[in-house]
Formats: sequence, structure tokens, C-alpha cells
Amino acid sequence: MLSMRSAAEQLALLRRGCEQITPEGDFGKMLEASVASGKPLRVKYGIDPTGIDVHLGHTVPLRKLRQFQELGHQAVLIIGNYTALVGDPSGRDQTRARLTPEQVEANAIDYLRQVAKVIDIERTEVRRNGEWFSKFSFLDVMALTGKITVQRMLERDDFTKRFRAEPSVPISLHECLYPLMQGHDSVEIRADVELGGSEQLFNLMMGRRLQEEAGQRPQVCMTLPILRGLDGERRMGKSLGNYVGVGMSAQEQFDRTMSIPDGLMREWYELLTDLPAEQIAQRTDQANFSPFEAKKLLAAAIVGGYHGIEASTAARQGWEKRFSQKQDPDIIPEVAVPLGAMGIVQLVKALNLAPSGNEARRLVESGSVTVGPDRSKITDPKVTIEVTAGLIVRVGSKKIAKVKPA
RNA sequence: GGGUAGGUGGCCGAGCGGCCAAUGGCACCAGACUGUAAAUCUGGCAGACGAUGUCUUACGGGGGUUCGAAUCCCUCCCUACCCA
Repeated sequence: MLSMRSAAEQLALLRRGCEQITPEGDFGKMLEASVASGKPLRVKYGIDPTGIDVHLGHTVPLRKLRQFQELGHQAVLIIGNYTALVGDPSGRDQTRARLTPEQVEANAIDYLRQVAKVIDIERTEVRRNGEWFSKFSFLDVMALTGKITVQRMLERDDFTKRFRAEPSVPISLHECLYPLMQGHDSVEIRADVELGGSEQLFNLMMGRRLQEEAGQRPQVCMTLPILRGLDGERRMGKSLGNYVGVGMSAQEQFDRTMSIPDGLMREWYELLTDLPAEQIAQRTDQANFSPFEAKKLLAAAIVGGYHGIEASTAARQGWEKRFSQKQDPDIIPEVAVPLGAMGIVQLVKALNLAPSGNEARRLVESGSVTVGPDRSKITDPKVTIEVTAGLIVRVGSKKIAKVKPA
């Protein structure tokens, strides 16, 4: 159901949070034509089903996609099952383990389940690009690659950088095929708009070129900023560990969000909440609004989107109880450990609070290990503990475990 | 195909026969301070153990020289650059 909003209103809404809309004039005209004809736009967003933990960084373009849906446009989600099968060569020596078709499909299903938390999956056209690429002949590949020159390919920013770097970083020929494949997806599904992170601009533009070659109206490319992760520096990513997963528990999402640097709040507010701009400005103005409270509200808003308002409130209370009142959380991971006398170092390790005995020993010596209800601090690694069911051991303020009753 | 330069811990980057489990920086972990933020300071950052020490693995893979190798030699693999 196409919304009743005017093209101008839609443009204003959709432009928010975008880094770039290319070409912006075309987008306005496209919206006008859509309103006039009552025909929704086909909005494409694609992903390779390789790593599967969907995190807030992925939700930035996904939220934009949902916004299109809310305005009545047609979301088209491309699952790059074919590209995943080949194995992405980017990055240097980690030749990513090739995935079997079964794994890829399992990943895709898992991915869709997670994505459904952000977009309306029922109203989304889901397409796997193996649908067309598995039928490609070498002749088709030649035709596709014949449409672009090496010079054009090297225009891509990260290729240029890698090419010019001293010493230069390898560019696999294979990687050059990626933009072409992604671009071709746009031809296959006749995309009007394609969304992507800002690093995707080149690939998105490739879609335009190929569509033009194919005699289609070229898509509008809409890029969204790359979300910075918990460290406030690097992009959010699973391998960097600085992420908040959409599949995480309410408490974990809340706790993680609270650990972001203050300076990151504005960006997160803008990209991850639906709050009006004035309210964001007000909340992130440190002169009038406590940053501490602003962060709690931010965390609550994010958690609420995935777990609902009640769970979000509970998570806030859980956080306050734990970190403001210094009480143990309600839910403590339980680990089975043999009861009886045991060295503190062995105990910390047995409870998975440290990856190795040496690390456990260091933690004890650094004074970060406390045991039992009175939180007595243990600093001597030689101490022996009488392990009983329900005994609680803490390492620092974040790690905690309980002995599972046998 | 020929030549040159390289491959060191999560990353960058020193070391170029013993004092090297390997300087330094980043990241990370913990402590102090605090709002579990930032900044700052301190400590840590391969594993095992009866633990201020001992042992086992580790400097692209394999082999060798040597009392002793990340460091020397051979060979294989990988990368970049120049030439064809």
C-alpha cells in the first residue's frame, strides 16, 4: 500500500541519515513518478550469507529499507548465496574457508530470521543471486566483464589505495568480479534504488552502469554511514568484537550500549533511533542533559526496538542494580565444577572466567577476583577455596559465574 | 620465464648466532580514579606445573650447520616491485 505522503515529504524522510544519494535529482523525480503512478519503487539491499551475527551496523541500511517499506515501497533483499559459495578473497592471507551450499543456505535462513527483527520480512521480496548466476556460462562472464575496463575498476577507492600503497597490497582479479556481480543483481531485479554502506558506493554505481547498458533506468544509489562500534573508533564488526548483536539478550544489548564513549552517542541516536532531530540535539547537549541519562535512554531505545519496552526497562534496572548499586545480576551463568577444596586459580579457570591457568593466576594477582556473598577479594594464587554449590566468583566488574549445584 | 626485496606474536614493526618468550607502538585484559564513558596513571598480555623457579611450544613449511639459530646454509610455499 503506497503511502499518501507527497514526494517531497518522502524525500525529506528518506534523506535523513543518508550519507549520499546519487544522483539526488533523479531520486526526487523517481519519487514523484511513483506518487503519480501509484507504483512503488523497488529498493534493493544485498548481503553475503557468510558471517551471520547481524549487528547494529547492519541495521543502519536495514532501517532505511524498513523506512521505504513503511512508505509503501517494495523492498528487495538479495542473498548473495552464489558469491558466498565462491568465497570472498578480500583481506589478505585468511583465505576464507569455502562454504558448502548447505552451509550457505543455513546461513541465509539464519540471516533472514535476524533481519526480520528490523524489516517487515513478509512484505520483502527475497532473492538469491544463485538464481541467475548458477546459470551463467563463461560466455556470459565474458560479456559481463567486457562492459568494464581495468581503469574503471581501479577507480574504486580501496583498489586505488591498495594499488598505490607502499608496498602495495594484493588485489585479486577475482575481487574485481564482485562489483560486477553485485551490479548485475540490480539488472536482474530491475532495482530503482540500491542501499549500502558508504564503502559500497563503487559497487552501487556499477549497478547503474550495467543497468544503463541493459537499457534499464539506472538505479539511484543511496549510501549510509558506517556505524562505529563500541570503541568509538573502528567500524562495528564481529571480528573486532565491538558490536551489539540484534540477537543478543536485552541485558547484553543494554550493557554493551552503555559502554560506548559519550562522543559516539549522537551518531548512534541518529542512525539507530527514530527520535526527531530536535530531541536528539537536546539530549546530546551536555550543558542541559546528563550524558549518563542520555546514554541510558539511548540504550533503552535500542533494546526496546528488539525486545520491547518491558524488557528494555528491566534491562535498565538490571544494569543499575549491577553497576550503580554494585549488586550481582539476577542471571548468573552456572558452570558445573567438582565440589570440595580447590585452588582459586583452578576455580577461576574451571568457571570459564579465564581462558588459561596463567591468565587466571594473573587476574588473581592483580586483585580482580572476589568470591562469595561478602565479595572477599583474593589476591594470593595459593589460596584454596571450599567450593560449594551456588558459590559465586567474580572477575572484575563484568565477568561472573556461579557453581552449578551438582 | 629472469632479476630484486620481503614473509616475526591479534595488527604494525624492531632484532640478524647465545643476555630472545623475542624492544617499541596499536588493540586487548585487569587495578586506581569515575558516570563500567572519556582522559590519566599502574600492572599484565604463549601454555603447563608442587611456581619468584622449571619445562613445553613459538619468529612462512621442511631439512641442515652449530654446544647453541628468529638470526647462517639448502629446499619448498607465498607476496610485492622491476624486466621479458
